[in-house]
Amino acid sequence: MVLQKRLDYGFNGYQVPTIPRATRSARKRVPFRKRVEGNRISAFDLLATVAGTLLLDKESSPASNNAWNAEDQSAVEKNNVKEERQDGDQSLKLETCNVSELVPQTNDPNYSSRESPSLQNGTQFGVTSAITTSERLDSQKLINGKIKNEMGGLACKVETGPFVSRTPGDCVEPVSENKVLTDEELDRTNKASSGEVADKCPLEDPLVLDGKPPAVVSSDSSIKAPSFGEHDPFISFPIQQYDVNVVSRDDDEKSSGCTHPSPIREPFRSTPRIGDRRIRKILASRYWKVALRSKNATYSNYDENLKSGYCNRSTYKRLRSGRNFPFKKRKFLHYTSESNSDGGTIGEGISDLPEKNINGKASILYSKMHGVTGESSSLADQRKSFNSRDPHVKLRIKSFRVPELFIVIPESATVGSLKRTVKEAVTAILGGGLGVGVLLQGKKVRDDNKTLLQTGISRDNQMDSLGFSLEPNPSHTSPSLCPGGSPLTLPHDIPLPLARYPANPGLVNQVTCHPSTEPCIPNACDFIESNNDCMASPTDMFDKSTTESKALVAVPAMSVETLAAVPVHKKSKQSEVAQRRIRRPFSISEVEALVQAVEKLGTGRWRDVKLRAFDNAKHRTYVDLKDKWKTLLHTARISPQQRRGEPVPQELLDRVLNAHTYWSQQQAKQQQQQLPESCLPHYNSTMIGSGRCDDDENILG
DNA sequence: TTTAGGG
DNA sequence: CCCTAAA
Repeated sequence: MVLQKRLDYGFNGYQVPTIPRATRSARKRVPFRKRVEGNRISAFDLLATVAGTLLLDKESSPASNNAWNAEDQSAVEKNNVKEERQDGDQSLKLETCNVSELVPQTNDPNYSSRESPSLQNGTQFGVTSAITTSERLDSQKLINGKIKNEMGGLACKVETGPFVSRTPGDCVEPVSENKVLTDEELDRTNKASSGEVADKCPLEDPLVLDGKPPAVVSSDSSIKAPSFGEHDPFISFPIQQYDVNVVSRDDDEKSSGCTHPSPIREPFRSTPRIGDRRIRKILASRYWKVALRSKNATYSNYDENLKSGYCNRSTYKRLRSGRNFPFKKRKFLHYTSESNSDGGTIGEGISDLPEKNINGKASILYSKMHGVTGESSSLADQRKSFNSRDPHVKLRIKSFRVPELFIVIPESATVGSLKRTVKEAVTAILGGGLGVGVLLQGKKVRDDNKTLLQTGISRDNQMDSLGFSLEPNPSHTSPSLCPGGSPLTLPHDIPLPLARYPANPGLVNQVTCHPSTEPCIPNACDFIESNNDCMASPTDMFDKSTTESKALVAVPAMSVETLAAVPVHKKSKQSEVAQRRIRRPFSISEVEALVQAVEKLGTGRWRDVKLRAFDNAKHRTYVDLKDKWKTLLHTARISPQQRRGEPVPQELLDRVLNAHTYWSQQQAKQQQQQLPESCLPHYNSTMIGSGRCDDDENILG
């Protein structure tokens, strides 16, 4: 036959590519520049800014650097998980995810907001996560910064983001992380944060103590960021530090916690410089915050740790290649639930259907858009006050909601796996792309090219009616990470839950990096490298304009980052997704079964072979069987010295050759028979038979 | 969808 | 194991 070709894929060609084919090109990043001037920012810019904000790590907070190390920090910072029993599995319904606040803002050094100091905080995110277990903590509520454990149990672990309360007063109030708080503790801690912190920190607005997210962002270079040498790198704050939305069913009314952001005394001119910004892919996947950092802040430890520890290609590749997370076009494969004969390291997977959940693997099902049917008017809270001379539009988005998630996870699963599961669920939702819609007075603003000025968004009286919605990226036909392609498919025109915004397919993949191994920092580093390599222009642009750089602020900055990602995203939609299946070498018994089936059915009837011998092996397609036969044949034909991998018994190989020879002859004869068919209607042979029609005749038996 | 075959 | 042309 045509097996002259070297079938090397059966031997050394099976290595899972370090970089999946589909994502190779996607890892490139296109440098670009984008200027945003005052009201000239177009609607597109605005969209991009919002989307990018979601994408980016909440690094605006120095404290968020600690989040970097919070390995198991769930990407779902604020969510609500409802648990239900299901045959030993826990069904967790994650109904909402709120990302507290996005505060795209301008860099107008002259701007000084009196009404909403938070706007001066740069991007600020007070997000946290609350997972309620219906069984034990049916209604643990976080109200006004306090946790009310109505069931009195402590099973629910409320983990807050590793935030550090930062105020202009150089106040850092770390709290041990992952603390299970009793009511007493909560009260105590709350007092501490409300009182002690207040004492230490000359807060101008006491509201910040009222369970509001700590004002983490300060561009003041004089403010020392918590260094690892001084503080526990895993600094986190108790939940009551945040104005956590009540995670009850009425998430529609969730009052964003950031209504009263902490005050800021910091003028804008000391805004972080873009050059110092690090867009961390990984963080983009895990934390949806904006990375804003003060160059002068003491991040040395952080940076060094980051760079020396993770920022090198080899490390990145090693870790990355080490992941054998199986992906398939536009859907997760649930191969994890099946026997993994090669011992591949599929640590986790998302299967499309709960019933396919086996072996303790979690499966996630995006069930529905919970309570997010409108155009989410609540998404935006606009600034009303604008300096008439300020050409910038300042927006504050209180929160985005993630729709309901349905999670099935074995009760034996660890909390860490639950976190990862939730994280991946959220990740999956937006894996296919996040779109942001702009709503003005309830109407969608579809013209992306209109300026805010033209659309009236910049007008004060319009700010109230401005809204944002998360929705499927129009350029995406389907989310890339949707299990089975459907459960996570997001209906169009339905405000989408927030999740990370995949900058490229590579991210999608990397996001799921096995949490049990190492932090996904290498991913971020990869991004950083890319940033250095390809995105130097924005950086340089700002770094080399010395004076101007200080005048440049959030909006332009975010636009830069956002837009950097957008083209990549669009570009990658073509090549993204397709992930290689995990390699599963055939076992001897499988080979035996295959040989036997082919002996009986002949070659060329792979579907029948599949049904006959591998009907229960879901991961073996008829194409796989055909391929295996091909390699078996090749193996049989080469010398034993040339063979690699697990040796196949010679006996089987001989049978392969025999069967192949036999069926080749059959095929030839049949063809021969067809030609003179009409001429030789009486052709009869005891030898020939009708091989292809007589399934049960084991000719080679 | 299956088959066949190149990659 | 992937991808695809053909059937």
